[in-house]
Amino acid sequence: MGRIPCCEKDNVKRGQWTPEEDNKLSSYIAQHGTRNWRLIPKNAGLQRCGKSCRLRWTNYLRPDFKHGQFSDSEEQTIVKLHSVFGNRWSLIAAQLPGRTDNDVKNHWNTKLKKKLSGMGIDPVTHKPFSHLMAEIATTLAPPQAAHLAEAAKGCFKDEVLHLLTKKPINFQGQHSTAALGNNITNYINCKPEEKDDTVEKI
DNA sequence: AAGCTCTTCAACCGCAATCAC
DNA sequence: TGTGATTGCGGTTGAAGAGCT
Repeated sequence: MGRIPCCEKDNVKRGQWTPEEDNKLSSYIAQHGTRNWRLIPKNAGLQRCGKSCRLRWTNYLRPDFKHGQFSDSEEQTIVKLHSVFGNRWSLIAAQLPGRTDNDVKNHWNTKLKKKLSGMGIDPVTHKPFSHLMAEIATTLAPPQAAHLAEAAKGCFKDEVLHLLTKKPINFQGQHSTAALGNNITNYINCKPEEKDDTVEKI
Protein backbone atom coordinates (compact mmCIF):
# COMPACT_ATOMS: atom_id res chain seq x y z
CA MET A 1 0.00 0.00 0.00
CA GLY A 2 1.93 3.01 1.24
CA ARG A 3 1.55 6.65 0.56
CA ILE A 4 -0.44 7.92 -2.41
CA PRO A 5 1.93 9.78 -4.77
CA CYS A 6 1.13 13.43 -5.42
CA CYS A 7 1.20 12.72 -9.16
CA GLU A 8 2.04 10.00 -11.67
CA LYS A 9 5.84 9.96 -11.61
CA ASP A 10 6.14 8.25 -14.99
CA ASN A 11 4.98 11.01 -17.31
CA VAL A 12 6.12 13.90 -15.18
CA LYS A 13 9.11 16.04 -16.07
CA ARG A 14 11.66 16.91 -13.41
CA GLY A 15 14.62 19.22 -13.03
CA GLN A 16 15.18 22.76 -14.26
CA TRP A 17 12.27 24.71 -15.67
CA THR A 18 12.52 26.05 -19.21
CA PRO A 19 11.41 29.61 -20.14
CA GLU A 20 8.61 28.03 -22.17
CA GLU A 21 7.31 26.16 -19.12
CA ASP A 22 7.58 29.32 -17.04
CA ASN A 23 5.50 31.18 -19.61
CA LYS A 24 2.84 28.50 -19.70
CA LEU A 25 2.56 28.44 -15.93
CA SER A 26 2.59 32.22 -15.52
CA SER A 27 -0.02 32.87 -18.16
CA TYR A 28 -2.28 30.10 -16.84
CA ILE A 29 -2.10 31.46 -13.30
CA ALA A 30 -2.63 35.03 -14.53
CA GLN A 31 -5.88 33.86 -16.11
CA HIS A 32 -7.15 31.31 -13.62
CA GLY A 33 -5.39 31.92 -10.34
CA THR A 34 -3.73 29.34 -8.12
CA ARG A 35 -6.66 27.21 -7.06
CA ASN A 36 -6.07 23.46 -7.07
CA TRP A 37 -2.41 22.90 -7.86
CA ARG A 38 -3.12 19.32 -8.83
CA LEU A 39 -5.11 20.44 -11.85
CA ILE A 40 -2.91 23.38 -12.87
CA PRO A 41 -0.18 21.45 -14.73
CA LYS A 42 -2.79 19.40 -16.58
CA ASN A 43 -4.81 22.45 -17.61
CA ALA A 44 -1.75 24.55 -18.40
CA GLY A 45 -0.33 21.84 -20.65
CA LEU A 46 2.66 21.12 -18.46
CA GLN A 47 4.19 17.73 -17.79
CA ARG A 48 4.95 18.66 -14.20
CA CYS A 49 3.48 17.65 -10.89
CA GLY A 50 1.32 20.18 -9.06
CA LYS A 51 3.75 20.39 -6.23
CA SER A 52 6.55 21.32 -8.60
CA CYS A 53 4.37 24.02 -10.19
CA ARG A 54 3.47 25.51 -6.82
CA LEU A 55 7.12 25.64 -5.83
CA ARG A 56 8.17 27.21 -9.11
CA TRP A 57 5.45 29.84 -8.78
CA THR A 58 6.05 30.75 -5.15
CA ASN A 59 9.85 30.59 -5.33
CA TYR A 60 10.41 32.29 -8.64
CA LEU A 61 7.55 33.33 -10.88
CA ARG A 62 5.12 35.25 -8.69
CA PRO A 63 5.08 38.97 -9.53
CA ASP A 64 6.22 40.24 -6.13
CA PHE A 65 9.22 37.93 -6.03
CA LYS A 66 12.35 39.92 -5.24
CA HIS A 67 15.34 38.82 -7.32
CA GLY A 68 18.88 39.69 -6.28
CA GLN A 69 21.10 40.00 -3.25
CA PHE A 70 19.87 40.33 0.31
CA SER A 71 20.44 43.79 1.72
CA ASP A 72 22.18 44.42 5.04
CA SER A 73 18.91 45.24 6.73
CA GLU A 74 17.33 42.05 5.39
CA GLU A 75 20.25 40.06 6.78
CA GLN A 76 19.87 41.77 10.13
CA THR A 77 16.19 40.94 10.17
CA ILE A 78 16.89 37.29 9.39
CA VAL A 79 19.43 37.03 12.19
CA LYS A 80 17.09 38.70 14.67
CA LEU A 81 14.15 36.53 13.74
CA HIS A 82 16.22 33.35 13.62
CA SER A 83 17.40 34.00 17.15
CA VAL A 84 13.77 33.97 18.24
CA PHE A 85 12.05 31.52 15.90
CA GLY A 86 14.88 29.18 14.93
CA ASN A 87 14.46 27.40 11.59
CA ARG A 88 10.87 28.61 11.06
CA TRP A 89 11.73 29.84 7.58
CA SER A 90 8.22 30.64 6.44
CA LEU A 91 7.69 32.77 9.52
CA ILE A 92 10.93 34.64 8.90
CA ALA A 93 10.22 35.04 5.18
CA ALA A 94 6.81 36.52 5.99
CA GLN A 95 8.62 39.52 7.50
CA LEU A 96 10.67 40.07 4.33
CA PRO A 97 8.49 41.25 1.43
CA GLY A 98 9.30 39.48 -1.81
CA ARG A 99 11.44 36.79 -0.19
CA THR A 100 10.48 33.14 0.12
CA ASP A 101 11.17 30.59 2.81
CA ASN A 102 13.44 28.75 0.39
CA ASP A 103 15.35 31.95 -0.30
CA VAL A 104 15.83 32.74 3.36
CA LYS A 105 16.79 29.17 4.18
CA ASN A 106 19.38 29.07 1.37
CA HIS A 107 20.81 32.43 2.34
CA TRP A 108 21.06 31.39 5.97
CA ASN A 109 22.72 28.07 5.18
CA THR A 110 25.20 29.40 2.65
CA LYS A 111 26.06 32.86 3.95
CA LEU A 112 24.77 33.91 7.35
CA LYS A 113 25.65 30.71 9.20
CA LYS A 114 29.27 31.01 8.06
CA LYS A 115 29.31 34.72 8.76
CA LEU A 116 28.21 34.17 12.37
CA SER A 117 30.59 31.26 12.89
CA GLY A 118 33.43 33.33 11.50
CA MET A 119 32.64 35.99 14.07
CA GLY A 120 32.77 33.41 16.84
CA ILE A 121 29.00 33.25 17.30
CA ASP A 122 27.16 29.96 17.43
CA PRO A 123 24.48 30.13 14.70
CA VAL A 124 22.20 27.78 16.61
CA THR A 125 22.11 29.47 20.01
CA HIS A 126 23.27 32.93 18.83
CA LYS A 127 25.66 32.99 21.79
CA PRO A 128 29.36 33.71 21.34
CA PHE A 129 31.39 30.50 21.18
CA SER A 130 33.44 31.93 24.02
CA HIS A 131 30.39 31.80 26.30
CA LEU A 132 29.57 28.26 25.27
CA MET A 133 33.13 27.06 25.69
CA ALA A 134 33.42 28.75 29.06
CA GLU A 135 30.19 27.08 30.15
CA ILE A 136 31.57 23.71 29.11
CA ALA A 137 34.88 24.44 30.82
CA THR A 138 33.10 24.96 34.15
CA THR A 139 32.06 21.31 34.09
CA LEU A 140 35.53 19.98 33.31
CA ALA A 141 38.56 19.30 35.45
CA PRO A 142 41.50 21.65 34.64
CA PRO A 143 43.45 19.02 32.58
CA GLN A 144 40.37 18.32 30.47
CA ALA A 145 39.69 22.02 30.02
CA ALA A 146 43.28 22.50 28.90
CA HIS A 147 42.88 19.65 26.43
CA LEU A 148 39.68 21.22 25.11
CA ALA A 149 41.45 24.54 24.74
CA GLU A 150 44.14 22.81 22.73
CA ALA A 151 41.55 21.21 20.49
CA ALA A 152 39.90 24.56 19.98
CA LYS A 153 43.05 26.10 18.57
CA GLY A 154 42.56 27.07 14.97
CA CYS A 155 38.81 27.12 15.43
CA PHE A 156 38.28 30.08 17.71
CA LYS A 157 39.96 33.30 18.57
CA ASP A 158 42.61 33.80 21.25
CA GLU A 159 39.92 35.27 23.41
CA VAL A 160 38.26 31.87 23.73
CA LEU A 161 41.46 30.09 24.57
CA HIS A 162 42.17 32.69 27.20
CA LEU A 163 38.77 32.16 28.75
CA LEU A 164 39.19 28.40 28.81
CA THR A 165 42.41 28.55 30.74
CA LYS A 166 41.08 31.03 33.26
CA LYS A 167 38.72 30.56 36.19
CA PRO A 168 35.21 29.45 35.31
CA ILE A 169 32.92 32.36 34.54
CA ASN A 170 29.31 32.60 35.61
CA PHE A 171 27.15 33.64 32.65
CA GLN A 172 23.87 32.97 34.40
CA GLY A 173 23.16 36.64 34.71
CA GLN A 174 23.30 37.06 30.95
CA HIS A 175 20.68 36.11 28.45
CA SER A 176 20.70 35.00 24.85
CA THR A 177 18.43 36.39 22.20
CA ALA A 178 16.65 33.06 22.16
CA ALA A 179 15.66 33.63 25.78
CA LEU A 180 13.99 36.91 25.07
CA GLY A 181 10.61 35.33 24.68
CA ASN A 182 8.38 34.39 21.81
CA ASN A 183 7.20 37.83 20.87
CA ILE A 184 9.41 39.25 18.14
CA THR A 185 7.84 42.64 18.51
CA ASN A 186 8.97 42.78 22.11
CA TYR A 187 12.46 41.83 21.03
CA ILE A 188 12.71 44.32 18.20
CA ASN A 189 11.28 47.11 20.34
CA CYS A 190 13.20 46.39 23.51
CA LYS A 191 15.92 48.76 24.72
CA PRO A 192 19.18 48.50 22.78
CA GLU A 193 21.12 47.52 25.89
CA GLU A 194 18.74 44.59 26.39
CA LYS A 195 19.64 43.05 23.07
CA ASP A 196 22.85 41.20 22.56
CA ASP A 197 25.25 42.61 20.04
CA THR A 198 24.99 39.78 17.51
CA VAL A 199 23.18 41.80 14.89
CA GLU A 200 25.31 44.90 15.33
CA LYS A 201 28.48 42.83 14.88
CA ILE A 202 27.36 41.80 11.41
C1' DA B 1 44.16 23.70 -20.42
C1' DA B 2 42.35 20.13 -17.62
C1' DG B 3 40.77 18.22 -13.62
C1' DC B 4 39.33 18.67 -9.04
C1' DT B 5 36.95 20.91 -5.12
C1' DC B 6 33.89 24.20 -3.25
C1' DT B 7 29.82 27.13 -3.29
C1' DT B 8 25.36 28.39 -4.53
C1' DC B 9 20.61 27.84 -5.17
C1' DA B 10 16.68 25.66 -7.62
C1' DA B 11 14.16 21.76 -7.07
C1' DC B 12 12.72 17.51 -4.83
C1' DC B 13 11.06 14.60 -0.95
C1' DG B 14 8.43 13.20 2.86
C1' DC B 15 5.86 14.51 6.73
C1' DA B 16 2.45 17.42 9.08
C1' DA B 17 -1.31 20.48 9.00
C1' DT B 18 -5.43 21.89 7.03
C1' DC B 19 -9.44 21.48 4.18
C1' DA B 20 -13.59 19.46 2.12
C1' DC B 21 -16.92 16.25 2.13
C1' DT C 1 -16.44 12.94 13.48
C1' DG C 2 -13.66 10.35 10.28
C1' DT C 3 -11.25 10.01 6.09
C1' DG C 4 -9.06 11.12 1.90
C1' DA C 5 -7.21 15.02 -0.74
C1' DT C 6 -4.59 19.06 -0.91
C1' DT C 7 -1.35 22.42 0.63
C1' DG C 8 2.59 24.08 3.32
C1' DC C 9 6.90 23.44 5.46
C1' DG C 10 11.68 22.23 6.49
C1' DG C 11 15.48 19.21 5.34
C1' DT C 12 18.16 17.50 1.69
C1' DT C 13 20.01 16.79 -2.91
C1' DG C 14 22.30 17.64 -7.14
C1' DA C 15 23.46 20.46 -11.28
C1' DA C 16 26.01 24.33 -12.68
C1' DG C 17 29.35 27.67 -12.23
C1' DA C 18 33.47 29.64 -9.88
C1' DG C 19 37.84 29.14 -8.02
C1' DC C 20 41.99 26.68 -7.25
C1' DT C 21 45.91 23.56 -8.27
